[in-house]
Amino acid sequence: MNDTKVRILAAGAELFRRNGYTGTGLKQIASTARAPFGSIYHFFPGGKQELGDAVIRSSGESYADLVFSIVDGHPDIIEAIEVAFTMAADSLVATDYADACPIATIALEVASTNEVLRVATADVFTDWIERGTRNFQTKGLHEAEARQLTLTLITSLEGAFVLARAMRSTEPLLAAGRAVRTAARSMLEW
Amino acid sequence: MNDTKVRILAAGAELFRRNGYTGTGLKQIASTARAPFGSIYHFFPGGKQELGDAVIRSSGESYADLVFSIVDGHPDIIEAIEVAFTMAADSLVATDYADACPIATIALEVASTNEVLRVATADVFTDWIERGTRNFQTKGLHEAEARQLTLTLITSLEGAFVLARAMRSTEPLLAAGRAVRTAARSMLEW
DNA sequence: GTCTATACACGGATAGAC
DNA sequence: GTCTATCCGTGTATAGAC
Repeated sequence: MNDTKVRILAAGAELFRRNGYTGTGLKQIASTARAPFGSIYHFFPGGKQELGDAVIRSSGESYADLVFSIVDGHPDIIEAIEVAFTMAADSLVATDYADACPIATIALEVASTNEVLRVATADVFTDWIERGTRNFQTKGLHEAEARQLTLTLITSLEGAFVLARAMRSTEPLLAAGRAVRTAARSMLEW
Repeated sequence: MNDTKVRILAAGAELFRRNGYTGTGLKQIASTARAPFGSIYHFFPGGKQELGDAVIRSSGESYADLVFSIVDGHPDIIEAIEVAFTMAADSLVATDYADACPIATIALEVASTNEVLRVATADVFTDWIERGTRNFQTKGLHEAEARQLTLTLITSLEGAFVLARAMRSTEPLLAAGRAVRTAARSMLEW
């Protein structure tokens, strides 16, 4: 893929994640990407919405790859969950509570205002749920349990990110991690 | 309190919740509140930020009152949790997936960009956690457990709202409700 | 205290030179 | 395909009439 296009996507991802979709201007993205303003419309003729759609889908996939590489590295489910939440907490602290979920802020902003982008966020979440379900199935859970645990994991992580960023504290993440492990244990006991 | 001020606060709460803080204009708020534009600056001399602060704190308190009135109406913890998540799901469907947490969207938007508003959202979450902890203590849990369960409840609800609004589905809320009940049961068994 | 008009910056988008 | 200049709407904020 073209180099400038990659920089524009990266800048958009970073700025949307931190400042939100409506809170980020295209001029700001061009400047951050060290790209001329017109290049945005060259690579994304649909303007801000098309760029937003591309950012949501690409960063959503990257984030899933990252999380699943962690989970796959730990065959034990309980340990994998613990590591995932701990790493999320570390990463938040390391970025001064800026980098949490790459699409959550956008998802809430556009849910009731921009159908195209809402569908993009929904597609990402749907993909995460399906990947997680398959993953937990390979670790021995039945499909219904695997899906329930995946939803628990994702919703807990997302909610913990909201509180953690607002309060500048890792406590919500650690508490959520404990709860998800409890939920997982209750499935594994049978 | 002055009538126009109340309408401005109500309009701000509704619009911020649905369209976000940066996505809502003061002119739009004045128009929705059927108030002259100048009145906003009359009642909130600090402009948009002062209005945002007031909206966060007042709607945060109202929402807590609502949720706790439900929880208090059900002495059994498990039942209270189930009712809370079911009612959240019903309310979401009734408003076409618009009205979830009144401050979550703002919280994510401002966490890294506006320290005054970030502190306002943090104060609201801190208050919720303290109220929830006291509430579960009166129902027989020790403080540490009560706080852990409260954090689990709030983070699960917040995260489920993100997915539910994006996917236009109540499944994440129902799954999160089940997980929180499991977490609660594991505390009550001892 | 209510309301209108306006200032000024920035938003997204486009045209067109190179 | 790169880059600049510009259009027009909307954003927040303010001044001041009533």
